[in-house]
Amino acid sequence: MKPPKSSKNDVFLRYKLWLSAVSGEGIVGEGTHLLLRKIEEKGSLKAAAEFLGISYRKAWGDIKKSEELLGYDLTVKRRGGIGGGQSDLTTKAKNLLEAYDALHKKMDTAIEEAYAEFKEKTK
Amino acid sequence: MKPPKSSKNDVFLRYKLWLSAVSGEGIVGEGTHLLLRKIEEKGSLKAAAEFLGISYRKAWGDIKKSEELLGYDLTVKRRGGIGGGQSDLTTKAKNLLEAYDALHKKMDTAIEEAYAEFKEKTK
DNA sequence: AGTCGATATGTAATCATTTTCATATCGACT
DNA sequence: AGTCGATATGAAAATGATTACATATCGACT
Repeated sequence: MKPPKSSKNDVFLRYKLWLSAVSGEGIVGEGTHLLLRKIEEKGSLKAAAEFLGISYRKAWGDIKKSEELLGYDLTVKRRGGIGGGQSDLTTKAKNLLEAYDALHKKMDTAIEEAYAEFKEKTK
Repeated sequence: MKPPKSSKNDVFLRYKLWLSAVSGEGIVGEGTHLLLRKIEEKGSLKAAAEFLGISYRKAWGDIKKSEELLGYDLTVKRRGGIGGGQSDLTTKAKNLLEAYDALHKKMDTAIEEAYAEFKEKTK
């Protein structure tokens, strides 16, 4: 195989965390998490999607899928009226985000703790 | 029919762990991990790919990509000869798997610890 | 020297995901 | 009543990932 590209080969650990149904189909992951945070900040799904650089269509579909998976609404949607409409987070969504963040922090700690050991073993 | 202890809306946490280069997407994840384990067991990439239900082409490409990312070989490949050829793990690959497993165990524990709390917060 | 079966690798075809496009609805405000 | 901008949603187009196919190489063993 090719010779190593020196420092380019410095790898690190990454992980993904998401909610999944028994069916195996997961959806509420990092993407949705970010999306929800942006909706919270901007008050609009459209603005959130734009900010994150994904299509409105996908953002909308992701939220819908997540809500179907969870069985409860994540956003309060309003159309028409001032500004054309808006989306806000439900209390449940806020709780979900809070729990998600806490878990992420735990995972980060676990990763950090294991990282040195990992590099030692694989160097 | 049985009383569903878990409704269709009962979700649970899942995670993925992988190695990534600074450049971008990583490759040595669960799939490659399983693939390497199977190569170790079967002594052949072809047999491993078949067992896992993925194409030989993809399996081969995954290993190659991983090796390029890491900068060292994961398998010792031989073609021709008895049986047509074989693939075996390098010592570094074995170390990598061992480290990966250990880390996975840590992550599992972290998840487990956080799960009850998570469900409480999101119920 | 020829067979066999696995590795090696390019390319076309297929399948999955995401974006684009298109069109409808809603409601506060002119 | 008509405008505006965001939500709602289907369908086509584009992108990306994976498989299928095709062909070459290698080397122990007949």
